[in-house]
Amino acid sequence: MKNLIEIISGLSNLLGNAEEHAKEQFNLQSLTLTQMHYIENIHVLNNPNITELAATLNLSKPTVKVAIDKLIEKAYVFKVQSDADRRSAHLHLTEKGKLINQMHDFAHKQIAEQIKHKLTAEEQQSLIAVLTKVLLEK
Amino acid sequence: MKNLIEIISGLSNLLGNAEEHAKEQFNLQSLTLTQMHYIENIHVLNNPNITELAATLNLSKPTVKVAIDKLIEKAYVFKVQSDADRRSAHLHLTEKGKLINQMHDFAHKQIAEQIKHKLTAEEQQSLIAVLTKVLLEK
DNA sequence: ATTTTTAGTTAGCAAATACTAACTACATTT
DNA sequence: AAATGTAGTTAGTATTTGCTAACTAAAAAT
Repeated sequence: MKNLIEIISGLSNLLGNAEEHAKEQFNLQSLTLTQMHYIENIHVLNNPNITELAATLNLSKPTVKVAIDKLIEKAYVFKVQSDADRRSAHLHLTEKGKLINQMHDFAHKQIAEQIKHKLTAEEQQSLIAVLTKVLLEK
Repeated sequence: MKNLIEIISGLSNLLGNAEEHAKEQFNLQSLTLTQMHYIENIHVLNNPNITELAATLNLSKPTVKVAIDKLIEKAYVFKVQSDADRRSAHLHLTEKGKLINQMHDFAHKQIAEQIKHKLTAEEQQSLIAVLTKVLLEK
């Protein structure tokens, strides 16, 4: 019987490999690792402005500004001027930019398929019930 | 009741956040995202030579050579000349370089702790049994 | 034994990634 | 109303990250 840490580590590898594989499928050679990181954080932070994004990434505002300019030029990102504060603009992902998140969804779907093939209906229900408790609690 | 894909997505976030948090704890500001990627792949590929690493990362050999030179200079990596082929050298991680992998272990430990706090002993056993089946099968 | 292939390197270049300092325009505080 | 603070930008610079072309030395194939 394996212990919990080994299981987590295995799960981490499973997810990591699926993400790697999905990246190859989605053919995003035009983006660097760093640029993907920006796009993922714009998604997670839900349309941040440049100041918020810079703080999250621990980078200076000019650095983030230049990086975002390039992502706008390549049509992954666009700006929406804030109503509340005319100095500020929110960063949004274009359909092309959202592709990166769809890539993550794709990876998750692949793993879900693998799991379905390996477990009985009862085991699946048990897994869902227990992990729901882990994810929702507190 | 949630479905499996949502669970996987939640799990992915849980792992991602733990890794992010661990990175902050381990204070690896001297390394860029890309450099960490090199180090992780040297670990995963188990002491590859430059040609193998370049193929895995889809980068040219001169690019990888220059990057590795910098990681050697910063004492994250060292080379070991191959016995079998005198042209070739295997890349190894120094203790400092292995810190990145210890960081992953730390993240996994944190998640294991979280799970232990949220589940009863029976639920933990059930989770381990089912995930062992997922990870070991075929 | 000679040719071809392979591992790694060197040089020269371009783009991406990061910084600080200094600035404009708007918002907030006093 | 004036002073201070904040969001974003611009300019200038250094480092990192990536490439191709051309090379050396060793290994493999002919």
